[in-house]
Amino acid sequence: MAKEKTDLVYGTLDMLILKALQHDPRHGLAIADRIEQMSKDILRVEQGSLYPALYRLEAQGWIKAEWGVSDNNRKARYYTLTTAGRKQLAAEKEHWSRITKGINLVLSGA
Amino acid sequence: MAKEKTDLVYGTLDMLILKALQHDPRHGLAIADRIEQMSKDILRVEQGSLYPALYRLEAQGWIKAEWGVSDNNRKARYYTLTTAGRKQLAAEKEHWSRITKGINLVLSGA
DNA sequence: TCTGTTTACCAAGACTGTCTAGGTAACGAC
DNA sequence: GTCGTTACCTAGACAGTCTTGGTAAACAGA
Repeated sequence: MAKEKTDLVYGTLDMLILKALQHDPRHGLAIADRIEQMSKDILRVEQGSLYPALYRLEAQGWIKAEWGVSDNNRKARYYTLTTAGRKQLAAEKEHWSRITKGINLVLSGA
Repeated sequence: MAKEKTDLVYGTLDMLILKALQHDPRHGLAIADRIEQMSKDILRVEQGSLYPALYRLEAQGWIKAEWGVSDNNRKARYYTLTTAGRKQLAAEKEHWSRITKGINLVLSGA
């Protein structure tokens, strides 16, 4: 029953994906791995959440996709952060820090 | 267009309500007011989110309800935190701090 | 008294993002 | 040629919030 990893907070996945792409293009599963690894295995990204999110982000113009070949020599779809995506990432980080500040104020309050 | 208050993060409302009831019983709208006030007006709680959440919490046995009269001499339903509710609040705070830690690790990472 | 405003509660339905549970295809090892 | 792994993809269920509508009662002012 021990649950090692935690599922996501609704609404944060887009931001996490954008962040994972900040420096290099990556393909889907590599993005999920990267998020889990960066979070020190606290977060888990399910494929059924990942792919819909990627389409969302692509449709918004925040990332763009290209077919390529993975390290394991498999066909893979590589995603790159666009300029708009960088802007969006900044906005979402801003929003996140604002909200968490609000929540933490409530939680720490008398 | 200036947006003064932020809507909620999905899944945190239950925790915020439990927290707002930590010391005294309150009625619905007073709970919403309390959360907004404690968050220094960063968070906003809509009635359409509030009442479903209250039923949820009551059904779970985390709060219990009683009819009373408000400060403004109006009929109002007062909610009180139960022992199970206190336990739940502690668990949710724990969970929240764990997840935000994970997210912040990702966001602050290289 | 009646009218409008405020307080307080409540409900229906839409919407959105995530999860579960399925699936395909191609590569490499044996 | 079969098996495990990698990688992508989809459909449908589900949950929590939001929008929009409503009722009732108290009070203030004309």
